[in-house]
Amino acid sequence: MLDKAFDPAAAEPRLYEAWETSGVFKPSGEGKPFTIVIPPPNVTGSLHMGHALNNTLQDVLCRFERMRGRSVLWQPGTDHAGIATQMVVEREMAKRQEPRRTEIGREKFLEKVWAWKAESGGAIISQLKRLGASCDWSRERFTMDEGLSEAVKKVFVQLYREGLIYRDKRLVNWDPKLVTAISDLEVENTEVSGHFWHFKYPLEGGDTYEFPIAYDESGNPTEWETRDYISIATTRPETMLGDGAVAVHPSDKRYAPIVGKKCLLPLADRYIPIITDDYPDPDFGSGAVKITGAHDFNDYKVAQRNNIKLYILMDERARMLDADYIPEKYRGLDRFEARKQVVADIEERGLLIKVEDKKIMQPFGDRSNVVIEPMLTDQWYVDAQSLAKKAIDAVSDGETKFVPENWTKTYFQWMYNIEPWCVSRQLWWGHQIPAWYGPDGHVYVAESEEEATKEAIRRLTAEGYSLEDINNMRRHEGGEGPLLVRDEDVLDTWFSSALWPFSTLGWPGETPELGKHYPTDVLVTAHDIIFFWVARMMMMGTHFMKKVPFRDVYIHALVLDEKGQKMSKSKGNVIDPLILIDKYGADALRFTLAAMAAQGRNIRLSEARVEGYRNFGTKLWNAARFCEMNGCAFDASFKPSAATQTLNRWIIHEAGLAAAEATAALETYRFNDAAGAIYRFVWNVFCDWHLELAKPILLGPDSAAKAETQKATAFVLSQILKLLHPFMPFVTEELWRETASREKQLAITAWPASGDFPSSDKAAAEINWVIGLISAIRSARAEMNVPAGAKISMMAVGADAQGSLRIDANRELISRLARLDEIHFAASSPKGAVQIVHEGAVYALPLAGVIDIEAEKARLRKEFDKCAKEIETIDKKMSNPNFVDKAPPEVVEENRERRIAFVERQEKLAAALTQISQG
RNA sequence: GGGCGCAUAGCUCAGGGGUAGAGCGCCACCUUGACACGGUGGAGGCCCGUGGUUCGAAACCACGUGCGCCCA
Repeated sequence: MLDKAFDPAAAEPRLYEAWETSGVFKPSGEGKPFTIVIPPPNVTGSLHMGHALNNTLQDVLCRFERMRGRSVLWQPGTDHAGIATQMVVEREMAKRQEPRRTEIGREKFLEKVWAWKAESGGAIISQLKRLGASCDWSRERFTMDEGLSEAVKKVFVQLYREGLIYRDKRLVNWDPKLVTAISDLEVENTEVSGHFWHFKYPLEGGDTYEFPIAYDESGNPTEWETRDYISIATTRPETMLGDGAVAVHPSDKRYAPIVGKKCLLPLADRYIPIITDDYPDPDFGSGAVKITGAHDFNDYKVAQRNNIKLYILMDERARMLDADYIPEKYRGLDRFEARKQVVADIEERGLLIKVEDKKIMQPFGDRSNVVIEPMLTDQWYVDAQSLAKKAIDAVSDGETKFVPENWTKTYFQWMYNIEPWCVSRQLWWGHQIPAWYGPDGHVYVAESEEEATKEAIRRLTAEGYSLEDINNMRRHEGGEGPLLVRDEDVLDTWFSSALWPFSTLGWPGETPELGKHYPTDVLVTAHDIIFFWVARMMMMGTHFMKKVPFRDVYIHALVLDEKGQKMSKSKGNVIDPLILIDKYGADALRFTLAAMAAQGRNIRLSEARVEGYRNFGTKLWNAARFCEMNGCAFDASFKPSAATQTLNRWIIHEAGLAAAEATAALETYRFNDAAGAIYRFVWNVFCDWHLELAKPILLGPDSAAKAETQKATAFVLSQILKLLHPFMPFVTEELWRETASREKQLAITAWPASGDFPSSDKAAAEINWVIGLISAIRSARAEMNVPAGAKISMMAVGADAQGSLRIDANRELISRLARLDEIHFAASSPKGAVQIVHEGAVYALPLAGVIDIEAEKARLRKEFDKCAKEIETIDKKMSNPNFVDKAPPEVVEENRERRIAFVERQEKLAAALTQISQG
């Protein structure tokens, strides 16, 4: 006997282990492969709500396809998260007061990172298991694995040889706290309150010009003042020390007289040219922009276009450099200290015009939370623009499709405007760049030092050096040393995760998995990560595999809090999925996420919703318990097509509709529709009606009917468990094994097929009629305040042949559910009876003396009016000749039929009204 | 400034050219032999505004208003 409720905390670990140890998560069988690679979570990560949604949806798809007989591979793993991991380990070292990373050296530090990974890395993996994720854990990969590292090396070398990777000095986003370059995507632009300082840059040689200060209505200047300076405005005064020019817009007449002249860069005491460029906005600030090419992305472009000199101002920690073009007093100052000093000095020289308070957008490192400094450094770049071509074509040709389709635009927009991808990072944890430098600084890119050395020897020999010369070039470290030194930097984590869809399947080896599972079927991810995952995987996949990495990209919503705000630790509005799992079970959380995962909208998660779906699980559990108590035992030999009982034919018919709806929805990633279809069927059809209607039969004297109903009910319950399994794997698997002795686990049992559910329109019509009648009686009883427990009698008045047959056939069912003690036929309603009009017949509840005649009149009147209103609406439509003419015939016909039904009902109600009024 | 999206029940959200839906909440009744994490019945909506398309618009289009998000 089942317990009173499912106990997720006790059952989930047991069930999960059973799945895993029996290998059901491994691809098996001859079915068509179905493959998803997990978007690898950070090895430092822990499960947040976004992961919970993302992986629930993937798991729903995998479990669904697995049950449909596909050979499913859900490839799991984690990425090494260069910056994050290095930070975590360094923080731990600091907490334990151990020597710093730089003190123990690279090798020792990496040992510590690996040790950390072995001990506490990948917590998220066990959390995914708690969610029920059916990944093939035997294939778990890590981006720093040997195989994946091989893939990284091969890709880097090949791209280099193809000219698609190069070293370049460009502006990058520099994180002065972490002391590394970071990508655009790791920068968060945030609005903060700052200042806008207006400075005077005096013109060379005391030159003056007339600057307009007042205008008439048509915009012509009316007043001028004589100026011996140009006014510039900046939010970052310290960068003025590196100005290379002042730019104005070519159309800006105010500055035309001084274009081409020079102005004094105060403090630095240099003269810089006044140039024209399209970048300055004449309406913004003074219209004149200082150009600091080495510390601002826009200025950099202006400097490039106009050949303006770049002055690097800061070191790797954003302290002012010790450089001859920087006045001594600023050298060594932190950039913010330097700012104060610059402003003070400008003010002292009388060159400060004004200071405005202003909201400014400032770039912050998403890990370090410090202001990012654009810095001119040597880095390795991937020619993303070239790689993007095939990735763009693949989407425009439909080889890869976005679902919902509108994300295609976002993808294109990003891809068309893609910038060179900076892939080097000044970290230790990651794939060290396979590049070596020769004694002359020449770079050799190869998969190993040995190979690079050979290449160096080849090249140097060709240049005329003898082997002895070359040997002497060795870098002497106590007499002996290597010829080449390796690049210190590592690759961006995304460089390795971009290869994930094929590196995890064994590439560059030619494995059977690659042939079978690449391209993968779908990538499931959130839109905020299109650029991270999709774009990069698409570029690498199309380039190296010559095929797209995935056929579909399903973009799901972001999970927000109840108020629609992004969950973040700093806001403190994070809902921890693990806490919800503890409280309500994994099934409830999964079902909630799936039910809310409508395409194209964010999910505002509320706990009440999770609670509601936990209740749904309990409802199902109790339905199964009822089945158990009433001998509804699963019988494999039961043939649904052989069912003769109307009730059974009906529920099988309805189950078929639900199964078809759920299947169609899942095939098109409409998770919420699928969840909704199953929910409604289980609760509102199976539990509310089938089980209630089955009670009279199960407790009745007809043993044949009873036996068939037991089997049919058990059959439908089994089908429900299957349909619900992708959403609620735990409770369904538990019920599966509790309710019968089964050949296989539910997880690998065949998904319901359309042929499993013979349809029966006749049975459906009859039972739906019964349901309608019962509902009408209940409604009338409640409105007339008939005590819920009281049994009353009913007369079917003027029932036609079909009505009589249906009454006779379902006497027991109706009596029980509508709480009637008898049903008989009559030619007319008795006096003072409540009269119910249902599908063309009248059913009278003789309650003379008990009911409030006026209330009953009002009830009938209300219904009558409702009919009248409907009829009026239809008449309005039908009297429009255009409607009859132009609307599709079936719509016209439908309206005609509806009108007839309403009129008939209205007539019956009118008669009932007359009747009760006479009483 | 460019792009994307959203306005439907008290709340959170589905839906979608013809008949307004769910969950939660609310009201009334019910300790009925699966389930109070339950049952039965019910209240509650000019589907943001204005135009347009159409026989017909809450739905499609345009504009407006308000609110999000992304990119500069």
